[in-house]
Amino acid sequence: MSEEIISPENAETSGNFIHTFIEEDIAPGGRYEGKKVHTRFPPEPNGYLHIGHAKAICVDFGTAERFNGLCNLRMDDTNPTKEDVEFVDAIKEDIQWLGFSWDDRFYYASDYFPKMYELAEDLIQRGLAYVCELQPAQMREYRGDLTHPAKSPYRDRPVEESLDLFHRMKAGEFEDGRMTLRAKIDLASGNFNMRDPVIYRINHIPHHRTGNTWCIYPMYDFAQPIEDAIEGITHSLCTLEFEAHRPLYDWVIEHVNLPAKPRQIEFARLGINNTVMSKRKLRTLVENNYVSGWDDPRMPTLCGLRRRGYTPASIRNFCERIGVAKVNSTVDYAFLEHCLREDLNANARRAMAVLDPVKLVLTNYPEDKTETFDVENNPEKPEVGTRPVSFSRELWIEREDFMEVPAKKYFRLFPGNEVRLKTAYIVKCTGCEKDENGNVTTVYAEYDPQSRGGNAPDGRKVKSTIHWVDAKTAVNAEVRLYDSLFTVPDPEAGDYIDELNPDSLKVLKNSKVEPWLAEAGKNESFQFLRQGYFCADNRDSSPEHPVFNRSVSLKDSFKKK
RNA sequence: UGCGGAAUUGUGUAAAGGUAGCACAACAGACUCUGACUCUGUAUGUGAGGGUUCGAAUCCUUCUUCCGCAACCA
Repeated sequence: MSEEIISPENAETSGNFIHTFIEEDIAPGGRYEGKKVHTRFPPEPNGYLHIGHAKAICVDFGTAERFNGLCNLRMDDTNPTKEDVEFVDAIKEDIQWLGFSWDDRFYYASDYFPKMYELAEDLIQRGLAYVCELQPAQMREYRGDLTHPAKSPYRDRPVEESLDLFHRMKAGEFEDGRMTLRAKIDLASGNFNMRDPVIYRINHIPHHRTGNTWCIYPMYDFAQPIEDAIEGITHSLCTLEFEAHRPLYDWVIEHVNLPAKPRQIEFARLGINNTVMSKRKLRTLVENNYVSGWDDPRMPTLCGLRRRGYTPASIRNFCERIGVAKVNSTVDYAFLEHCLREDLNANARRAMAVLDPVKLVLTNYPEDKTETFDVENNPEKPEVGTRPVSFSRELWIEREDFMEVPAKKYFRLFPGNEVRLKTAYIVKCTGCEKDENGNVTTVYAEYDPQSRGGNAPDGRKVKSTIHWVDAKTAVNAEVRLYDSLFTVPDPEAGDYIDELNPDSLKVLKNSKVEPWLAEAGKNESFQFLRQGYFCADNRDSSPEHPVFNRSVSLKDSFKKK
């Protein structure tokens, strides 16, 4: 598939408000005049990346790329409760798969723990932070509300006392939750984040990297600006829900002794209809076996989309084209599918595969004869050549390509009608055979030997071309058809579990495919003629019985009529 | 009710006082050895009211609606 990098020159969107801000910042007289733009993508390693993260990745790495700057990858591992190395590796793999590179700029927030501790001490010494002994429930009680300021009884604790307690917190003298370190800011602020926020908490849990070295951990609001400043980040791009945290971000930048002054800019996170994007909800789906795993092809995770047949280029293109703004919005799933179709249509190899097979017998074709046709691999791309496909008296065709009594406007196979077998011959239907239940078991036709290659010498036109697989050489395959996981446009609105689509997966175990498809590479996508795009799935298939996941179906204008 | 954001066709996104454009979706037609693709065309939009201006999506003003925030999560 195409791995072409989408550069600003060939991107459809001209720019966004973030670009405008940055342009101002680096312009003469701007805040970062003459500085290289430096961004970062800071995932918490507590789960798998999904399409929503892909947008953030494209914004972070893409913005840096646009300004010829740099983008760091940083694991924001400040809360050991939920984090694990498993996720670190998966995250790196997914970002690489998308085609972004952080070179040697891979960091862990946990590497800055000593520095952060030092900076916290310094804050205490300058009377800007204090140790608080309010218990969580009390803290809530004392926080005040919309119109009443918070109360904080430990706020005026002497510096030496706070320092001593903070040291003892670090030394492990206190159990979890016993005390916290709080920044002394403004108890009456309308912004709750400024009402003396907790910046360090006690947590006696081994950290996936630092082990038991620490039992106190910095909070996001304290850690993030420090991490950014240490790494020389100029623009800290994050999602809208952190907008109310920006004053605190700036407070830390202002009051902590740091080597740089990054600027936080927020943008809207991605929403897609008929999908849930919350990590917690995705986790529930996995843990309760509603799906086969994080990489279930129905999942919006990057590993799921990959198994589904999504290409990196299609996802990047999607992220590029949905734009970046400050309005919360919900993009149509159809647009994601469109981006995939666009890429696959241009680049995927074509193959003939019969999903729901019925036998077609050419009564006037010699029983022992086999011939070979060279079939184009991609009509949009002649340079990828052709492949040999065998043809003989008995073929598999799609059950839906025959109707004993044709519907109106149906122009495939029915008694008396002619169709073209892709690249091979024009055949005329003569009848069919049915079992006791009335199901068609065999379709009969006569081929026109004069039409070899698919065109009749008399120039007569046939209205339809159907695909086929030689019964002599066909390989049996399993084909999985996926539909939306949810039945409603906005599963986030209700109890999303109640909205699961029971028909989101349909398995066809009897499909017939061209034999070479048995060796298809993992995650390679093909277009099965008139059936849609399919991705070879090696995860649970063998060459004798390959498995294909449908990436996305073709638009079918016949069905609409 | 406090603070902070945001409102452009069904959806997403452009237009830094000067033709409201693009993409997806929808519909109609043409083409076709994939009823796909491609191509052509159609319909639908500046949340509301006032103001400034020759001219307003854009500036001012009042209102309305929506989103986020009161974790020792990020």
